[in-house]
Amino acid sequence: MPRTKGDHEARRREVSEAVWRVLAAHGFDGLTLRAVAAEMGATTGLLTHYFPAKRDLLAHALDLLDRRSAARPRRVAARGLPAVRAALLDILPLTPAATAGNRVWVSSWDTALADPGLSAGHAERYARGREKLRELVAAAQELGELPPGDPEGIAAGAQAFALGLVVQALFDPAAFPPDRQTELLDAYLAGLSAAPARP
Amino acid sequence: MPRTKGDHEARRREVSEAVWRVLAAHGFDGLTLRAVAAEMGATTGLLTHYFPAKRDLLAHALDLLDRRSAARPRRVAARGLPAVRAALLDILPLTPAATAGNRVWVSSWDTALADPGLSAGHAERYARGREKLRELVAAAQELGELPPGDPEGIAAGAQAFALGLVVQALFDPAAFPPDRQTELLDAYLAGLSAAPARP
DNA sequence: CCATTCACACAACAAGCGTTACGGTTATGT
DNA sequence: ACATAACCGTAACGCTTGTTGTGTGAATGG
Repeated sequence: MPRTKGDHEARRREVSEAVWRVLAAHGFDGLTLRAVAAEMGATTGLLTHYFPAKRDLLAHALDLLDRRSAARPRRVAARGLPAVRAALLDILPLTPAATAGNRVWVSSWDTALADPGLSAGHAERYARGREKLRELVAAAQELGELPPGDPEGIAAGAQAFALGLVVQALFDPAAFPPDRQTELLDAYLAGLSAAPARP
Repeated sequence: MPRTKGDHEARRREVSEAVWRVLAAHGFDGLTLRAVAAEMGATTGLLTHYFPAKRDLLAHALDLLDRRSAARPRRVAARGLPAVRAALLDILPLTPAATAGNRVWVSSWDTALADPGLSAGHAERYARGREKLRELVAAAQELGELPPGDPEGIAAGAQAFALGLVVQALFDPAAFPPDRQTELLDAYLAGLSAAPARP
């Protein structure tokens, strides 16, 4: 049953949608050409038409994952320390949906580490995240809610903390329920607030 | 050329050695029966004799990874906060060897997340790590080098911080050279020392 | 209105995977 | 010394994977 209309862009979005569903259902390692094709009721021939090689589809999936994560609804919070807190809370797997997203994200690390190109993409994404955090941290410092001193380092530290907490929570959800995660994050932020500036 | 001696234990160690080399060379996803067999100059028939299914070999590999990590030489440090710092430094990818180990470790998360049994194993390992950290933290509290308050939470937070820093450093080694990692860790510890106890 | 190009199904391919069955050799127990 | 079991190489099986080539109907442009 051939298609009557060949809108290229719309078709690409359909593929993205299928990739997204496969990712959510079978994780990153279950992302095969046939799985995606089946998900959208097509064949592998369609996919190779849009993505010359598997690698390209993988890169697209990572990019998609990044944009969907960025586009999801965010917590609103007052400028300053609450904004930093909100941004970090947005990272943590506090809801089933966030857990699923983080699971896919973590499962992508394996594939990404094995490929220098994909690895560089990840590095850039995390760098962007740090940059965003840095701005929020700097704002909090201006308000006097955080002690002065290297905002870049504080952002990097905070991101590391959140990332590590994600991993812990994914492997041991029973030991890290949502309120525990929040508690640990608040303790960390308390430490940040109290830390003296280093020379 | 058939073997003349069938020492079971020694042979198992040979397999472990081969698994280790394959892991270091091709990562966790490159751990195939044929690769391990080739590494020790044998065939897949040998492996299925010691490990009925791939799953068992995977579990063995994770256990091996854990024990090798635990058995590596550790930093010595004075009891108290320096011991906590040393334990966390031991986790970070500060040397090429540690980087390789952490890379394998992170690449195992994908496989582990997909299998509930393996996932439980990881959870238990991290719980053990937290317990070890908790003792060190409690000792530092007794010495007055850390403020009193939930040592379990402090240990969990510190482990999360280290874990996240590992991930960051693996993806962006240029942005996280060894001295930067150390610097970030020290800033984190400074925050811990200064944080007031929460009710 | 015809020629060309695009979009895609269909089918086959080779490679790699885990698993299994089968034999022959070596150790073990009686 | 002989039966039995353990050990492990050999080879094949079935399955899944990414990739490739061919064919066909729809869109397009001159």
